[in-house]
Amino acid sequence: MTASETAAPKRVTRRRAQTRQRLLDAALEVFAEEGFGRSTVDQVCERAGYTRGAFYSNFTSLDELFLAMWEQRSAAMLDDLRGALDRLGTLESVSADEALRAVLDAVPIDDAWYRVTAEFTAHALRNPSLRRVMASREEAIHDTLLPLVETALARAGRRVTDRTGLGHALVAVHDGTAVQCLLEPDDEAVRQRREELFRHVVNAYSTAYSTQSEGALDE
Amino acid sequence: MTASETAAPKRVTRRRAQTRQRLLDAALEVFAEEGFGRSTVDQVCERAGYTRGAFYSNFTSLDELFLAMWEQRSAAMLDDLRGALDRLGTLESVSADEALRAVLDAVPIDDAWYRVTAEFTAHALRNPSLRRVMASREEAIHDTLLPLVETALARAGRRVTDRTGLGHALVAVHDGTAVQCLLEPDDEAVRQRREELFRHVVNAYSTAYSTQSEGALDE
DNA sequence: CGTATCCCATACATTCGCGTATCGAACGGC
DNA sequence: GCCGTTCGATACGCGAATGTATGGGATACG
Repeated sequence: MTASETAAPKRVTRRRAQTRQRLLDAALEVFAEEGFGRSTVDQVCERAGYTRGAFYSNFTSLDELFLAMWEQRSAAMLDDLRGALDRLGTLESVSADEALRAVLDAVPIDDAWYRVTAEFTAHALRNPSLRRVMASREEAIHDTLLPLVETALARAGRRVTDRTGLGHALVAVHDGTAVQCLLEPDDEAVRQRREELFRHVVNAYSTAYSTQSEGALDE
Repeated sequence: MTASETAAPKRVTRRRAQTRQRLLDAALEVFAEEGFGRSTVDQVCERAGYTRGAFYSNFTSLDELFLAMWEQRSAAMLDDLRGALDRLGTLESVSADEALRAVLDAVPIDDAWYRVTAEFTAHALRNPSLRRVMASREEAIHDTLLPLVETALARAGRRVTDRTGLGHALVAVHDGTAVQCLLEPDDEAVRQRREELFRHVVNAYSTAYSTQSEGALDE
C-alpha cells in the first residue's frame, strides 16, 4: 500500500500519465533549485509547461507530489544499483576492491538529488507517516544490497560477519560522505577518503575466508 | 570575517541584544517545527513575542537570521563538545571505550537541531557563500576534535594513523547514523550499531601502541 | 530628573499564492 | 467519424506574507 495508490484507482489514460510524469520531473528540478519549502505550485507548473489546472487535476497538494516524486526517483536509483550489481554478478571473479568501486560508481553523488533528499528527510522527521516511508526504503535498500554485497564479497574471499550492521553502516557512510563530497566538489581527496572509509567498513564487518592476503581491502 | 559582523558595528544596547537573541531562539523552534522554507517572519516574531517591526529592525531577511542562528548554535554545540572532552582530559587513565562513549554522550542526537541542520545543508548546497560557511565549520570541528581524540586514544594505548581521514570519517559516521537513530527513535539496536560502527572506525584509523590487548576496541 | 536617541509596534499598500468552478478541447471506444 | 468522457486552461475571490513609513514609548546618559 504505497502512497502512489492513495488516489482512486481510476483508469490512467496516456495523456494523464504524461502530464503527471512531466509534473513530477519538473518538481524535482524546482525543488532542487528553490528548496521544497520555497517552491510553489505555479513554479512547478510553469517548469512543466502547464498551468495550475493540470496540477490540481493530478495532485491535491505539493506534499503529495513531493512524496510521489521522491518514491519514484529513489526506486529508480535502487533499480540502477541493482542493475550494476547484477552485471557484476555475471563476471566470474572480481576482487573485493573492484566490486566496491563498481558499487560506488553505480551510486552517483547527485547534487540536486541530495538537496531534495535532505529536505525530504527533514520533512519525514516531522511527519510520522513519512517516517515510515523512509524506514521502509531503508529496508528495501538492505534487501537489495545485502545479498549482492554478500555474494560479491564471498567471491572475493570474504564472509560477512554482521549483515544488518554492515547494511546500516554502508548507508550511513554513504549519506555522511556524500555531503562532504558535495560541499567540496573539486577536492579529489575527499572522494578518496570516502572510498577508503568504505574499505575500512567492509573489512570491519567481514573476515577473510581463505588465508590469501588479497582478501583484505587494505592498500 | 564571519557573517555575524556583516552588519554595521553600531553600539549594541542591552535591549537590542535581548530581542535579537529571543528572535534567534524562536527561529530555531519555528524552523524545526515548520521547516525553514515554510516558516514566515510572522511566525518567528509571534513565537518570540514581538511584531515584525522588531524583526526588520534586527535582520534584513529570514535568510540572514537563519545563517546567524545556525552559526551561533553550531558554535555552542562545539563548545559543549570541547568542554566534555576537556573534562575527560583531566581524568588520569581512561579506556578508549570510555572515551568514545563520553564523546558520543557529549554530542546528543537532537531531533529539532538535526531537522534544521539538514535544511541548512541543503540550503548551503545551493549557495556558494554558505557552502564555505559549512566547510569552515567542518574545519573547526576537526581542529577541536582531532587533538583531543588523539590524546585520548594515546592515553588508551593507540596512535592515530590518519588524522584527517579519521576526522572526516567521524563526522560522516556521526551524520549518517544520526538520521538512522532519529528515524527509529525507539529502536535501541540502531544506537548500538552506531556505537559499534564508531568503534570500528576508530580501530581502523589507529593502531595499538603497546601489545596490550585492551588497546583495541573490539568487544 | 530631563533629554536625546534608539528600538519596536502599528498601519498601509501591494504582491503573491492558493483552491475552486467552469468551459472548451483533446482523447478513447466503437 | 461520432460521442461521451476526461483533462487541463482560464478566471475569480480570498487570505496571507511582505516591506516600509511613521509615531510613541523605553532606554542610556549626564
